[in-house]
Amino acid sequence: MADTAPLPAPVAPMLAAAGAPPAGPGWAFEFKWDGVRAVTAVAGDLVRAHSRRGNEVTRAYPELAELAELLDGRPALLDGEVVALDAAGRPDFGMLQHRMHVRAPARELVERIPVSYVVFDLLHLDGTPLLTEPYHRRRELLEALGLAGSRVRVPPGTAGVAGSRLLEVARAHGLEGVVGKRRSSRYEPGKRSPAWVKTALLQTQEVVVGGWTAGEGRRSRTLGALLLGAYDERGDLRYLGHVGTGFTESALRDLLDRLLPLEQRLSPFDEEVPRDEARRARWVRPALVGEVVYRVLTREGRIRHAAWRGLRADKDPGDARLYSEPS
DNA sequence: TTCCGACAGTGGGGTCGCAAT
DNA sequence: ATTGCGACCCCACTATCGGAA
Repeated sequence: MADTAPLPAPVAPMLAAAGAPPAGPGWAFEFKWDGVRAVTAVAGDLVRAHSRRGNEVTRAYPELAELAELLDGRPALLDGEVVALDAAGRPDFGMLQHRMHVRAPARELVERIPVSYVVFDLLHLDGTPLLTEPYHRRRELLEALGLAGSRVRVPPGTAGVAGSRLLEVARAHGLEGVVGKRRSSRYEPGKRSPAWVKTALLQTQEVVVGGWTAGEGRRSRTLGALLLGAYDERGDLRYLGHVGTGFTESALRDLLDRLLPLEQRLSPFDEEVPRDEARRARWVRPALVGEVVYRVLTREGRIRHAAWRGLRADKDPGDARLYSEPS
């Protein structure tokens, strides 16, 4: 009978609000996985996965087929993250990007860049919807399933560990951050709920502004993004990419006023800026120093998920130095 | 009245696929 | 053959508006 059970209908994944890790016994914490979200329905031999926006991604990740065996015919709806693990077992979003956009990957690609499915919630089991069950109950049921395959896993619970402590563990292991979940909370499909709180580890970096691009739409009269750099140990101004968010309206006007007098014809970077980025850029003398926060450096040495924090009038351009190697 | 949550709109790094050049 | 662009993924953030408190 199990193999004729209907697939549970997919639901839109619940989202987390951003914030500091909450404290108190009402909260449980998980690691935050740097990958792509997938809600997966399983029944008998059937496995069907959907992305955050509801696109079907089953064929993109053949690794998910393992769920059918692991569940042994029991119909279920799982929530989790598809990740590509590096040699050290850490999620590497850059690697995953080579898989993300391929609808039906060749075997060669799957072998070269295998993905894993990290399951962290159970939304439906044996025909029973669990959305209204409290988080701790769903978690119990999930752990009792014992899903442990070669490409599927359920990270162990961290009951009793404070969020701030788990965040330090995440930092030590090169993970992205932590997510706190209210133990009594139900699953709220598609909602960015305060019952889930994500805390991402951030780096701060002092930067020199080497150029800017014009804004569009609402920002057509000010600037779109700043082109950033920092000095390496040899004293070369390296290119770190753009930052286009974190500005208030008044900061945008102020920055433009300061940038216009600094304009020059040539790029101030001692490193070639990719052509289509350079094409839209207006260069300035590298005199303005500011601060940004970002998540990680990409393989190209660019800051990913950066946000502007403000000018640092107290600093000289030469103070904006690249870290040798944190992480 | 004030505050908060949801939404729209701006911006980023990246890959892939297709249409225009 | 190359280039440009949008569609997807991930995301940070500001401004705005309507309803809750």
